[in-house]
Formats: sequence, structure tokens, C-alpha cells
Amino acid sequence: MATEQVRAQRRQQRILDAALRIFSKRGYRDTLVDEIAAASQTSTGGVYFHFPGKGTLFLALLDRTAARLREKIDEAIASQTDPIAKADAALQTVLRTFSKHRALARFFMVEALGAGNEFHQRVLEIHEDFIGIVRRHLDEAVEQGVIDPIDTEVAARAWFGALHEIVTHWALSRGPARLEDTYAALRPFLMRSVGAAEQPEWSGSRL
Amino acid sequence: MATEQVRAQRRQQRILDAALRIFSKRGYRDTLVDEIAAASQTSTGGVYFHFPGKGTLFLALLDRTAARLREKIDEAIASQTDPIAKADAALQTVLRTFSKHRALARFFMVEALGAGNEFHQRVLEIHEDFIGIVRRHLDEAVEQGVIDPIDTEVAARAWFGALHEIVTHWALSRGPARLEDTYAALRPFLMRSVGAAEQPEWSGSRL
Amino acid sequence: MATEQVRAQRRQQRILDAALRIFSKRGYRDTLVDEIAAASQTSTGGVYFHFPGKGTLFLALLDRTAARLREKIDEAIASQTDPIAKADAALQTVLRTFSKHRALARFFMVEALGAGNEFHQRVLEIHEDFIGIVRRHLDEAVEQGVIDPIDTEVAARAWFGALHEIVTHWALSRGPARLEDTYAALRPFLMRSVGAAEQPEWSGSRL
Amino acid sequence: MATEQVRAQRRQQRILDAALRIFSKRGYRDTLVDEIAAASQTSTGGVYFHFPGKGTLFLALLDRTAARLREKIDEAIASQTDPIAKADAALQTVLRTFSKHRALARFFMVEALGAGNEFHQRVLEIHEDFIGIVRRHLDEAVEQGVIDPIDTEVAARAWFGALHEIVTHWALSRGPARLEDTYAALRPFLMRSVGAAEQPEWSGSRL
DNA sequence: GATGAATGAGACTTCATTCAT
DNA sequence: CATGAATGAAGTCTCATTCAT
Repeated sequence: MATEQVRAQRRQQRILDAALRIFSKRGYRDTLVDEIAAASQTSTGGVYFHFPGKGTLFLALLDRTAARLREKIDEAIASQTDPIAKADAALQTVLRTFSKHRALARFFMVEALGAGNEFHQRVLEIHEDFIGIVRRHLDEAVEQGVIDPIDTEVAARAWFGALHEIVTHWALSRGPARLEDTYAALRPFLMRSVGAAEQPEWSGSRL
Repeated sequence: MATEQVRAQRRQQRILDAALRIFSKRGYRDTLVDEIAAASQTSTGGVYFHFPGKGTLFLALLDRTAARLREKIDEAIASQTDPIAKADAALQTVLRTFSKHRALARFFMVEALGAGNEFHQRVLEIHEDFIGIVRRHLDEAVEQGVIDPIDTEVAARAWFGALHEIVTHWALSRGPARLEDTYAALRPFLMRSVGAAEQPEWSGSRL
Repeated sequence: MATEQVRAQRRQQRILDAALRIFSKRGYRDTLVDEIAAASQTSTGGVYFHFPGKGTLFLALLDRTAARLREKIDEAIASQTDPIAKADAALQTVLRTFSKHRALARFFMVEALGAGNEFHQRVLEIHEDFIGIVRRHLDEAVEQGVIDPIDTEVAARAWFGALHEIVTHWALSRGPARLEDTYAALRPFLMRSVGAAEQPEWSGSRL
Repeated sequence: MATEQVRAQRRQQRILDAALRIFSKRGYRDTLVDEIAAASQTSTGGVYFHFPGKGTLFLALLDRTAARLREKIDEAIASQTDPIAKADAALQTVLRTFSKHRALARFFMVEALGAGNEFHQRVLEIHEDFIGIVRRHLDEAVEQGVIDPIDTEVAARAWFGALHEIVTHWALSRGPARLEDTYAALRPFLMRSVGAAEQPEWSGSRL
């Protein structure tokens, strides 16, 4: 029994992994369920045993990866005390994760929105969730007087937009991975934009 | 003779307009050529008479709209003298154009990348073109000593990312249009990010 | 008036010529009416002004070329006195004509039957017409005691079949034209098959 | 496992059978894949599961039927010792097979070449294969001194042409089947054409 | 539970024919 | 009369999903 459950879980895992790989390479619409099945060492029916359909599988993948990313972000934030450092840690975590997993980056930043109307809502929610995190810490920074009062909603959105663009560009270009270097270059702009002082000491410790 | 050419051009125009409307509502893949035909008051064959295929039509639309936007941007830039004001004018133009034409915004910011791999190249080129414009003026600002030396490549990309995010969010949300207000709130961040002084006088004149 | 009629006739001619060329190159189904129009230096509508439709054009071509071939055959037959020589002259005429006009050969021998059910009847009639000619002269040869009594229906059909195969093979192969040589080699077989003596004197004079 | 393979093979068989029936009735171009599907008690997708496309299906049919015919011919030839008898057996086999299966005759003799340029090559190969067989045995007959030296290439082609014409005529006419009688009448001509003596004893035994 | 053959609605595209200019 | 843009029916093929084995 337990063995079977484990087997089932592993298969589900394999399917999700394969789906991520193929969705991010071909996009949602150009990905065939049969391709995912083959790449998961399963059959068409096997995929449908674990997931009700292609759309559901995509959504499950979105949720799973978002949750994992969220966990990492929360951890990274918890390890910081300064509110600006917390916000920065959130961005860095996203970036470092994507940097190690280009398919994930592409899946999240390009294919998720491109999959079609039916997924927009969920993708936006995930984006808003992240923006909310950043915003909350910027708010705290304002409250603590670390930075001057600003429109943190807009600031957080701008930060996310900049991050999004950098990751997208990297994910779609064939060049060598230097995502982290780019972020190192980006951070001063983000900091200045909210009137925060440079904090070079983090970059050494985390990147 | 001339009459026929005019007629043909109008029909082509109608097709492109309809295509923009429908592509931006449904996305590339969920748009049927027949829908475009119906919305253009044409027939299926009519669309194919003017465009070799769905993909080509999409690409033509991309190019046409990019070219028009580019023209507007160039005009706006020409009307400014200060390099920072020029860069800002570029952003404002994009934004004001989209603000008046939500379908266009969605088409460019969401559906273009979502249409599939075959279009990525072209979309990226368009993005890079815009980023290049902004960058060039930031470079000038540095040269003229208006701002301190910075990595203008990253700065321009960050600006574009912020703009992209704001437009995307607005285009996909059902709320009332307040895109220009959002940009007014965003600009201070962009200015601060490159160490430029606030320039309140523009906002009054143009927005 | 007369001028216009001449113009119309010339155009019709051009259309028929172009149609023959293209039908025999691409086959009936793969030939576009627009191709014929372009090759005739006319427009789509131009073709439809002269012919009610693609099928009718094909049929008209079939009839026109069959009639011309028939005329030539009749002439050739009239120039001979011996019944076997007359039958042979019929075959030689077909062959010589095709030899000079590969497209015609292919049109008649390959594409005519391949055009579809709707043309079978007419093509068969033309074939039967030719077989009838040959047969009639073989009958005469029997009556005159030139050859022994035989089943002339079958003999004529066999002769036509042999001719058809040789022409088809030549028309579809890319090799150099040596159709007449092949017929020179074929004739002895045909003659022997009906018990006729070799008649070498013709070959020199006509081929 | 084995059961599934058998099922698949049967379905493929049904599709090929239906395809032969319909292709030979309507011709390649006028045959709808959906018709074949319906006649095979399958679905459109079912046909495409077993064959990559309509053209491939046609080609597969061509190859399958050619191979079967070839087997029968080889058997028939092996059962004879005299080279002329072997050549004759080849023709008789084709004829007897077609006689029992009018659709097959029409498919091979009419529709195969009419299907379009893309199939010409293959059809010609099959024709040449058959002609080669006949020729080889005629060559042998010459070597053994059974018949006088002749151009066996032309002779074999003429024989094939005669056969082709007779079968085509029969296949396209609506009259009752008397194909074998026609061949009985044709054979003397073929024999005489190569200078072979009549061999009436076969006709009784085989036809 | 797993498999993969089968389904069938639906997409894109073609092209003979028409008709306004 | 000629033109060629426009029509729209129809055909091939795809692929998410189902279900018998």
C-alpha cells in the first residue's frame, strides 16, 4: 500500500517535472500531453490518472512551483531583520532560484501568461502575492523611518517589473547565464528609487 | 485603379483592426481566423487574400503597431531637449498610447509573447528597440553631466520592466483606466533610480 | 468587330495552349485556374469569360486536341492504299505528333484519365475512336486477304495498348526523346502479331 | 499484448481494404479521408493513427497490393518450366487476380497514375518491375532458342501495354466481367508478336 | 492501475467561382 | 469586356480526452 502510494507520488513528480520542462520549452499550446507522458515514462492515460487534464496539470505546476518559491522567499526574509534587506532578500531569492533553473524562469515569466486567458487570473494572483510581500516590507521601512514615505504599491510593482524584465530577457536569450551579475547591477537602481542607502555588505554574503 | 487600391487598403486595415481587437481579447491561439474575418466584414478567404496566414497576420500587426508607436515616440522625443526629458517622453508616449487603446496594450504586453516561440524573436527585438532608445538618452544625460555615471543598459531595462508591469497589470485588470495616474506615481521612482532631479514642470504640461 | 473577334479567338487560343501546358505538367487537380490565367496573360475572369469552368476547359482541350489528331490521322490514312499501311499510318501519326509535343502526349495518355471520373467517359470514347480506326483497317486487310482472319477488335486494342504504354513511358521519363526509334522497334511486333509481312519501305519514307 | 497487436493489424487491414474500395471508385482526389474512416468503421483520427496521411495511405496500399501481386506472379512463374510459359503465366496471374477484384484492377491501372505527380515514380517502378519480369523470361526464351532473337525490352513493354489496355477497358466499362475471355483472345497476338508457337494446352488448364 | 488505440470536434487553409468596378 | 478582389464550401490534419483491454 505505502509502496504503491510512493510509486504514485514519484510518478506524479516525474509528470510535473517533465511538464515544467516541456511547457517552458514549447509553451502551453504547443506542448502535447503525449509528449509529457513520454517524457515522464508514462502513457497518455497515466497523465490523466494523475491530473484531470492538461489545463489542470498546468495550474498544478503553477501552484506547486509558486508555493515552493514562496517558501524559499519566506525563509530568506526571516533571515533578515532590516525591512529593506527583507525586500531585497525576496528579490534575490526569486532570482537565485531562477538562475539555477532556467526552465522554471521561463515557465513563470513567459509561458504562464502566454498560456491563455484561463490562466491569467492565477498568474496575476501569484504576481500580486509577490508584489505584496515586497510592498509590506517597504511599508515597514517607511514606518521605521528607514526610508522616506513613498507610494509603496507603485514601488513594489516597479521593482517586480524590473525583475521580471531582467529574468525574461535572460530566459529567452541563448547567451550564458549571468543573471546574478545583472541583479547586482540592478539593485542600486532599486535602492535609489526608494531612497534607500546602498547596502553592499549583503551582496557579498548572499550572492 | 486608385479606387481599387484604396479599397484593398481599407479592407486590409479593417482586417488588421479586427485582428488586433480579437487577438488581444482571446490571445493568438484562441483566436479563429474566421472570427477575424467576421469582425472585418470579410470572409475567410478574404483574410487569406490579404495575408498569407494567421501567423503572418499576427506578425504584420506586430510590425505595424510597433512602427506606429515608434513614430510617435520619435516625435515626442524630438519635442524635448533635455536628455532625461527625452527618455521620459518615450515612456510617456507608450503609456499614453496604450492608455487610449487598451487592446493595443494587451496585444503588445501580454499576447505578443504568449503567441508562441515563433514570435519571441520579433517581440524581443521590439522590446530591445525601445530599451535602446531609452538607454541612448540616458547615456547622453551622463555625457552631459545631468546625471552621474550609471549602467544605462540596466537602468533602461529596469525602466522598461517597470513600465511593462504597470501596463500589463492595468491591461489585464478590469478596473477603470488610471494608467496615466499610475505613471505619474511611477516617475519619481524612475528618476530617483538614475539620480535625476524631479522635474514637476513636465507632468503639468503633458499629462 | 472582326478585330475584336480575332482578339477573342487569340485569347481563347492562348488559354487553351496554357491550359495544355499546365494540365500536362501538374495534372488536372493540381492545376489552378489562376495559373492558367497568368500563363495566358489574362485574368481569372478572363478564363471564365471564354470557358464556363475548369472542367469545361479541360474537356474543350480534350476535344480540340482529339479532333486535330483525328484530322492528321485521317490525312495520313488517306495517303496510303494498303490497309495494313493505313493502320500503321494511324499509329505513326499519333506517335509523330506526340513526339513533337511531349505535353500533348502526357496530357492525352496520363492526365486525361487521371483527371477524375467525370472525364473517363470522354477519354474512353476518344480511345475507342482510335481503336475503331485501326480495327476497321485490319478488317479490311482480312477482307482483302492481306492477313489471315483474326479477332481485329482485340488486335486493334492490343496495338493501341502497346502504343499507349510506349508513349506513357516516354512522356513520364525525363530521358531524351527517342519515341520514334522506339516505335520503329515496336512495329515488327505489331505486324507479326497480326501475321502481316514486314514493310520496311514505309519506315524510311515517313519516320 | 498479442491481442492488441492483432486488433491493430485488423483495423489497419480494414482501413486498407476500405481505402482500396473507395480510391478505386472515386479516384484519389475525390476520396475523402472521412469516407475511408467511415467505411473502415473507424474515425478520422483512427485513420491518421495508422497512417501519417492520405498520400501515405495511398502509397501503402500501392505497395501492399503490388507486393501481393508480385508474390502470386512469382509462384505462377515457378510452376512453369518453359520460359514463354513463364512469361505468359505472369500475365495470366495479373489478369486472373484483377478479374476477381475489379476494384484492384481499377486502382492499379487507372487511379494509381491519376493520383498525381507525387505517385508517378512509384507507379512507374511497379510497372517496370512487371515488365522486367516478362522481359527476363523472353530473354531466356531467346537464349534457349525457343524464339528468334528480338528486342525483348520492347516486346515486354508491348505485352504489358496490351494487358494494361485490356484491363483498363474492362475495369472502366460497366459490362459483365469477361476479362479472361479477352485474354484468351489476346494471347495468340502476343505469341505471334514474338514468334512463339501457339500453346493452346495452357489455356485449358489455367484459365 | 496502466496502457495506448481510438475518437471526433474543430482548426487552418485552399481554390473554383462570382461580380462590382 | 476585363479585371482581380472577394467568397465560402470543403478538405486535410491535430490533439485533448476517453475507455476497453
